Amino acid sequence: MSTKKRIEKEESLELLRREVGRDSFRPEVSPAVIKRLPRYFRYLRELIRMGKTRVSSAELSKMMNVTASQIRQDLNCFGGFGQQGYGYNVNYLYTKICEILGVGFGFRAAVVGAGNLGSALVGSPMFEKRGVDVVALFDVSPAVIGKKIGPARVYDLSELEEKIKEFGIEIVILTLPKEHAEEVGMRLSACPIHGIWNFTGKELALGESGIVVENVHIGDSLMTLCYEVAQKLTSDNEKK
Amino acid sequence: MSTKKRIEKEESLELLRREVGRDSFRPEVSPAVIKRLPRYFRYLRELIRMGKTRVSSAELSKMMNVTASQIRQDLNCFGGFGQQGYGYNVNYLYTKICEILGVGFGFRAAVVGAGNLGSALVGSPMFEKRGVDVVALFDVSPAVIGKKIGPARVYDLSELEEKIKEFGIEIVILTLPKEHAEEVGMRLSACPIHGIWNFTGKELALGESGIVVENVHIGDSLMTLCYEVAQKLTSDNEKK
DNA sequence: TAGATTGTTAATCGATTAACAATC
DNA sequence: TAGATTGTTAATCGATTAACAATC
Repeated sequence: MSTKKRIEKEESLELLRREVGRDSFRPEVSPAVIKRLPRYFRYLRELIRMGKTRVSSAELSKMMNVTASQIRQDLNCFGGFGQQGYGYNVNYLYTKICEILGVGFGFRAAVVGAGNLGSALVGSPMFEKRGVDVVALFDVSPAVIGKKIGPARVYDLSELEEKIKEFGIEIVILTLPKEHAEEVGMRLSACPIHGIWNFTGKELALGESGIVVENVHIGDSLMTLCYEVAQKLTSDNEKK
Repeated sequence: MSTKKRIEKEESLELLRREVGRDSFRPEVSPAVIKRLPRYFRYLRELIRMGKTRVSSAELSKMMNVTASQIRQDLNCFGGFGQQGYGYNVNYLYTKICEILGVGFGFRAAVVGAGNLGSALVGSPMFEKRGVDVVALFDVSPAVIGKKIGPARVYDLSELEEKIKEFGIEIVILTLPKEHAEEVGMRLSACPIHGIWNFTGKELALGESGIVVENVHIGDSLMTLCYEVAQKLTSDNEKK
């Protein structure tokens, strides 16, 4: 984006800001775009791994199976990251996407429920890749309390509130049985955390806490697969 | 839907079918609708659990936080499941949604990779709820081969092809390390299976096999959470 | 400069919502 | 019958794609 254009844009934003009447106006980014950002993150890492330093929207669109137009449109929600005639600098773009997604914000996280799912998550490189630090797990089973899983120790669930403060935990990952989700949710709503990644399948009532919740329903994905497979089998049959 | 209307609809479909020139014409259901079906499935189970026998689109919309209009629109993609002045019969609607999603199709599934993630999935009630039968796991580690996990036994990965035929396995769930995903994918592309639920994060090249693949990128969900949390923290700061 | 490719606007497409006649 | 609520059409909204001027 040219300097002139950028200034014009900022001026029009300033106008908008006054109209809307609040200080922190930021043109809202559509949910559709936000949901695609993690995909850009993944493909950019792939490009870096491959040693690519430069990529055009056309190339990236081929890799990702989307239109080049969409890529340019998406990225421009956050600013002009590319350069006409050249494309995008992979490292710079990656840095920007990371900034936007809060990678490197250095979030501290804890896992409640040190069963198979909790262990699988903590044992994966997922958190490290995204700059999230898992600093503790919690469980009720004496068999696991005190053990180390991945990079973190398992504490007694009764110490939850205390340890959240002690470690400065910002994000809690719920991988405990559905039956106890509500109770832990209640306790968390009174803690100074900012986000919950909820695998329990139970809707959490967190009142006015302002905690951001991301619910994961992994079974939904299985059902989509079953739907597609059922469709395929049906149409295969009809062809005969 | 009245009988007259239904006949008119079928007649117009017949016309469309001729135009399109293929036998198995079925008005395509939009991806947006399909992605919502599993949610309907979940909420209908919840209603059944609560002992409700009847529900209106207005009630359901309140529960699910969507518009009643959308619910009626969605359900009508598959036929008139409700009744004017009454609403929807919960059990009937549930049965229909299950039919559409292939629940009770009796899919047989196997898990490749009997680690924490594989164990967590097999140990959950997810498959049973959706009428999917996990009949086997596969792994390379002698420490787990021969053991029973959940309802199924762990076999040596070398027996994969053989057991797929023996058990009539239709869906394979990949929870093995990324590094071996490609190799197993290649082997599976030659097997008579219909679907792969892929947790490896590796894009699978299955050629012309016609196997349906559902890729799960659980980390994307974590990033969305981080984005929201980062947004919240930023705007909280600005308020000060 | 000529070629390439972005940023951005306008056009298209699809999905959601509103409204209401049909009908239980 | 009167009231309720669907099924369905039309209106709105948002997201994607196409096109091209700007510019590196």
